[in-house]
Order: sequence, then C-alpha cells, then structure tokens
Amino acid sequence: MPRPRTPLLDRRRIGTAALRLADEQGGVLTIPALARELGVAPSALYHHVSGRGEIISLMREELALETGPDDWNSSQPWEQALEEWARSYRKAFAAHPGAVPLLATAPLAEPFMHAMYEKVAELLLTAGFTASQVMPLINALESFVLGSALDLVAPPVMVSDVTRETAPHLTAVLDDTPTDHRRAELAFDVGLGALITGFRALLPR
Amino acid sequence: MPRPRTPLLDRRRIGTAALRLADEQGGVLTIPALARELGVAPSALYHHVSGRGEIISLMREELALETGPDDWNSSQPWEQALEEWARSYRKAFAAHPGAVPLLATAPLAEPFMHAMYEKVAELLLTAGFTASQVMPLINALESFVLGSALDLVAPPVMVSDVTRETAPHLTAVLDDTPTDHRRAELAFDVGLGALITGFRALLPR
DNA sequence: ACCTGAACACCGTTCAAGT
DNA sequence: ACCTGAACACCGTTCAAGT
Repeated sequence: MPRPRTPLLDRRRIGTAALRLADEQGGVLTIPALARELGVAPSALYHHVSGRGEIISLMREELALETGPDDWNSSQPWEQALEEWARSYRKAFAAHPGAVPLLATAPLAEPFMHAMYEKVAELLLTAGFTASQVMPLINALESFVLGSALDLVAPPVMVSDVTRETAPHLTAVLDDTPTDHRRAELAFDVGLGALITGFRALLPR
Repeated sequence: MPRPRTPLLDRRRIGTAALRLADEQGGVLTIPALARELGVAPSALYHHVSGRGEIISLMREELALETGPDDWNSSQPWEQALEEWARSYRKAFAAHPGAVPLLATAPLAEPFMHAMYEKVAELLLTAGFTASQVMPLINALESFVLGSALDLVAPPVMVSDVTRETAPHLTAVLDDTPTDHRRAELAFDVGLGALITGFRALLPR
C-alpha cells in the first residue's frame, strides 16, 4: 500500500462518485461508502478535501458542470432565454433525484454561479429591468427552481377515506392530478410560466 | 431513576425542544443534545418516537401548528387570500431560520397539510380555476415558499475583485441589492407578486 | 505528495432492568 | 407505561508511518 505512481484520487473524481452514490442511496452519503466506491481508504479522502461539507460542495460543482452556463442560449427574447435557463437548471437536479435533498439546500457553487448570474443579469438588464430589480428576480426564480427540485422527491399526497370526507375540494382536485412524475413536471411548468408572465408585467410598456 | 409519576416527555415537548435546539445550533440536531435539553437520557426518546426521522417530522408538525390553517383569511379576493397564505407559510420558517435546512426539504406534515390544502383548493376552485389546474398551482406556490425559506439562510453572493472584472453586469446589479435580510424579503415579495399575476392570467376573462 | 491502518470521540439505536 | 445505563455498530476525522 505505497503511494501510487499516479494519484488514485482528485477532487473531480470524488465529486462525481459522491453524486452518483448519494443519488443511488437516496440522499445518504457516508465517507466509508464513498471511499469503498473509489477503491481507497476513508482517510485518503482527507488529502483532497477538508471534510464532508466540502464533498457536498464538490457535488454541487459537478452538478453545475453538467448544467454549464453554455447550456442555454441568451441571444433570444428574454422570456425564452430565462425559461431555458430555469429548465436547464432544474434538469441538472432531475438527473440525480436521489441526491436532491443534499444539493438543493444551497445554491450552486461559486465560480459557476458567477458565470450564470452574470449572463442572466445581462439578459435582464438588456430586457429593460432596472439594476435594483434584477437580483430579486434572479433570487426568486432560483428559489422556485430549488423548491421545485425538492418537489421531485416529495412524498405524494395521499387520499385516505378520512380525506374524502373532511376534505372534499382537495379530493376532487387530487382526482384530476397525476400521481407519477408528471405531477412535479406540471407544477414546474405552471409556476415557471406564471413567474415569467409576472416578471413581464413589471416592465414599462 | 424510577419512572416518574407524571411523564417527563411527550411528542409535543420533543418537537418544540428539537425545533428550538436545531434553530440555535444552525441545523445541527443530535439526539444526545436534544435529550440533555429535555433533561432525560437519550434512550428515553425512543419511547415516544421511532427515531431521528420522526423527530424531524415532529418539528414540521410544530411549525405547522405555529402557522395553522386559521392564520390566514380565505374569505377575501383570492389573490389576497393566496398571498396571505404564502406569507404565513413562509413566516413560520422565518421564525426558525437556523432550522430551515432541516425543515424545508419536505412539505409540512400530514394532518395540517390536508387542512391547509383543502382550504386553498376550495379558494382556487371558487376563483374559477379548473380542478386539473389547482394542484399544480398549489405545488408551484409551495415550491416557491420552500425555496424562499432556504434562501433565508443562503450565503450572500460575494463581489470580489475578479467578479468586478469578469462579471460587470452582475457587479452593477449587486451594487443595487441589499446585503442584509432584506435581500431575501425582496426576492420573496417580487416572486410572490409575479406568481399571483401569472396565475390570474390563466383565468378565463 | 498521496495512501494506509490504527485510533478517538461521538452518534443513533437497542435492550434488560427498575418502578 | 416510562425512564435509566450499559452496550453495539457505525461514522467523521486525525495522525504516524510508509513510499
């Protein structure tokens, strides 16, 4: 067990493996399991990261790499560009649903965030929003995307017999609501559309 | 150390203490610390709850009790009623910012959720939305509220010197954005207003 | 610089024993 | 029924030792 000629580990590989593992295990991520996955001793990880928290940061970096600021096209009407951004953002989470509870509790990590924000900020300023409007708009949309990511793994609302009696409107509504993955899709589509409509209403006409 | 004549513990007290403790400790909740807070041995907790997961459920129940379905008035124009609901929902989270990462990763717990949903479902049906529209609308708004709750404890975006050079639009925008708690408030206000405007646009006119 | 293996403090949970 | 104290498996992290 000497030092290998070529390193077994690097931060990128740790992030990738952690993301895959957490997804498979439904949000449970332990250092021993991660080390096993990577074929090293648990202590080896500490030569590359400062601890568990940083591993989760690496997972967000990995996620951001998969989205990438190039994943959406900002040279089109701002409504469509913004929608494309939000969809690509959420798509990254949807690719690792099991890991979402670990990832969606904070915005994506530093360098990527800046690249993303810069692009969106320019988009919205060009669209005619004021400087003081832009960041709230971005934050609001991001909150919606993170919340919607969590919604991907939310337990379905159950219609028991008591529900049927005590909550007739809810029951009627649930009867017209899909129970599979289309439930969260639908909610995201509706919310995203509404947000953009609402944003447009803020613009001088 | 016999059995006390009157029980030291019940689920309600456990939930309350856990919520307070997690808030103080910034999302860190351990069984030993909780037991110490309650003046009992850690093992005593297992006579009232099945484990750590259920304790977190109790915290959500406690939060829901603080909001309560009576905290907002549904007999007013649906826009205002819906806004009041969303605000009271988020206010509950804002009262325990430190605990948010533990709480916002799932919707509030069972019985309260149903009472809340029933009331909102009736509100939206009466407003003229179709049965198949209502649940997506509720889910979208809830995702936004949960995401906004997480935004309460999001790390602030830092404007370094490199940002200033590589991200001029972002820099300009951040210069016009508050850095204190009003940042998240503003984002919530803007997003909530936009969502409701967008919802209204879905109604037949 | 990079990995191993032993070691430590600590956590979540179980269970027999006590009233 | 409700609590204690001991016990167990397991986790995150540190560190000396090896190349």
